[in-house]
Amino acid sequence: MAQLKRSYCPIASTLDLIGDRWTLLVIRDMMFFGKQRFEEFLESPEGISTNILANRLKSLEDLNLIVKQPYGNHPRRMNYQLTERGQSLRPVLVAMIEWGLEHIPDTMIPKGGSK
Amino acid sequence: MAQLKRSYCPIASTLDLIGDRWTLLVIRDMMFFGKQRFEEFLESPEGISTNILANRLKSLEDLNLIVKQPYGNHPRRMNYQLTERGQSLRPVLVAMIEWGLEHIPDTMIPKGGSK
DNA sequence: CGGGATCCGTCTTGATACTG
DNA sequence: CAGTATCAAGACGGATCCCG
Repeated sequence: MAQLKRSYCPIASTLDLIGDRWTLLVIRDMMFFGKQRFEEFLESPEGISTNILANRLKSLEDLNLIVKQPYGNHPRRMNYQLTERGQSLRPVLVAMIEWGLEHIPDTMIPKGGSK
Repeated sequence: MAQLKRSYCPIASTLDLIGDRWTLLVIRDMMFFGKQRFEEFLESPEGISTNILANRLKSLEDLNLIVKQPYGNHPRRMNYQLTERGQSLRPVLVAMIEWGLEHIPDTMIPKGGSK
């Protein structure tokens, strides 16, 4: 993720934080599909690779968009959840969903629905 | 630009089209600042380079988000304008503007205002 | 002079294999 | 299960050149 500040423009700055090919997909998985574990993100059809996923989760944590906690008694069982700040990205995602559904053929909301 | 179709997800598909570091900034310049010429895009503070700009303008044209026309009597004087389909991305940009203004310090709408 | 195309070095991204 | 290490491929930046 580019962390440098390119301008005072809210669009450019937002893109610096979350404007890469994978970050918003991870947020999508948490926001609309309730995914919380490393393995669950790997299962998404886009096929993110493990190093990229680890990198993006770390960035999102640094940005206070998600929090990471161990859970259960398993030693390395981790749990990722959106913070309130992360949740606040919902309108951005929703705008993309609406645009995609209207302007890109064959896109659709899966049967599971949007949570 | 990744043009391959990764899934039926409208978010993933939208990101495939416009989810790179520069495309939305070019659209921003057209949508909110009324820029229409190659040289004008180059002047934006983020500093896109000429090869990247040419590449993105071509992609946007292929996607029918912008149209390119000669204008005036100068031989190579080109004019880029958003199509209706391009204009329809406005809610996505607006959502990012609102998020950026609220969650990223020091971001602001320039004095010129948003057109 | 405006609007690119090309080349090249660098930095980032990603696929895969491997580890605690 | 949840990552790290390694290394190849691609995106990017800058300079330069080209063409009408």
